[in-house]
Amino acid sequence: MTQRPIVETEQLVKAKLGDIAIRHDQMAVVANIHRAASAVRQHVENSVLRGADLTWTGFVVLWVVWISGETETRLVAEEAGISKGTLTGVARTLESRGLVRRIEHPSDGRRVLLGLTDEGEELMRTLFPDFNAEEAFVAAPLSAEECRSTADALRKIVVQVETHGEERRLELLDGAEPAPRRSGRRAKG
Amino acid sequence: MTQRPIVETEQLVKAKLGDIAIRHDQMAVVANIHRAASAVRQHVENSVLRGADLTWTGFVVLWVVWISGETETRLVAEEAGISKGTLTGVARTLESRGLVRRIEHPSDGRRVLLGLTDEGEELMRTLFPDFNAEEAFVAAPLSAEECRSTADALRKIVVQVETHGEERRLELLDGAEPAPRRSGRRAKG
DNA sequence: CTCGTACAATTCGGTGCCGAACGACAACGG
DNA sequence: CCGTTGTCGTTCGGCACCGAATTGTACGAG
Repeated sequence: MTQRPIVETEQLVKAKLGDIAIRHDQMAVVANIHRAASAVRQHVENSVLRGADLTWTGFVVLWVVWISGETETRLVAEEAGISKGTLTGVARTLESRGLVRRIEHPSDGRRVLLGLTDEGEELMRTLFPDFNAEEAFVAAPLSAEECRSTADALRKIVVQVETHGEERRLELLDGAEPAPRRSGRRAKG
Repeated sequence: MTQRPIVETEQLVKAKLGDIAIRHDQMAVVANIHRAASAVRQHVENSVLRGADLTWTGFVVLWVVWISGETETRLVAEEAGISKGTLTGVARTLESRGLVRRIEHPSDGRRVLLGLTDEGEELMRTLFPDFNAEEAFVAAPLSAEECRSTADALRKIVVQVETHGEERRLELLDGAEPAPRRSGRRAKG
């Protein structure tokens, strides 16, 4: 992923837009969040996860269930940062690999719990240390202190979106229709 | 996305693994990179991009072509941080929306250039300022200085993976077979 | 000119991903 | 009891995503 120098990008944008003010520091941090996320994800998938035939998301779901124990799918999705619709599919994949099992909720027929199988437990016991070693590898250029302050800054962004995002989106629409999504299921017709 | 407190997570991991050393600062920074990336992406898709019927990736590809001008698809993919196979599909989508056009390379029949249509140019001119405003919104809790240092730290991670990732992956395999991917095209049979 | 090698983009299998619609169940009021 | 209202997980349409195989073009060696 060749990175275009920031200054150069800025000049190019200026050429396109004239002197409209651009928030370049903010632009740079957002761009780099995504660059870093995909670089890290790909590195980890191609090192430790490939051998176990897991995707990043599959691993994250296993991780959540491993740490939390048997958990309602709704909560697993939330912790893993994916939609519940996506979780259904990922859980199906993991179930077919024998790593996860579905357990019916003892008192509520709507709910489903997710738990690891013995094989899943065993896999996480051996895989997590390797995973963590790659986390350490990618973060190696940062001091422990830099790790903490970076994690802090990122957390602030997450909190910002979670606490003010909804409100902001409504404000941007300003009474207008919520703009339908082109893809997605249609009403029965 | 409810975030489990770091300390609690750490204790839970300890309960699972005993006293095996865990790099928790590095773990936290990697986890937060992904939380932030998906939070930002979702916020922007659901605010400015939804109305234009664009995905995040679609927008990034438009952005790259907008800034760079007519560009070989190979380079667009690299700049956008996606595989060339993915780019083919995304470009097809954008082409069907009339935002992008394919141009044959003047001297090399293998290469294909991507350029914006007039409609694409016009869209970017109006859309980019809105996009940038949301970047500013999500980064609002950070000072300009924090933005820069965070972007810096993230850039170091990207550089680390790009310069040492390949070597690291080879070292981890240590002569073993490169581990096939389960999904993906099979040899003709 | 004719290979063979190199490199370009596309094709394609399997999965991830979102969010609206949906069906099943729960909870509560009458 | 029986509707109503809300919540749960699943289904599903359309797109994104990777990477190996494939197809098509370029180009140097012989």
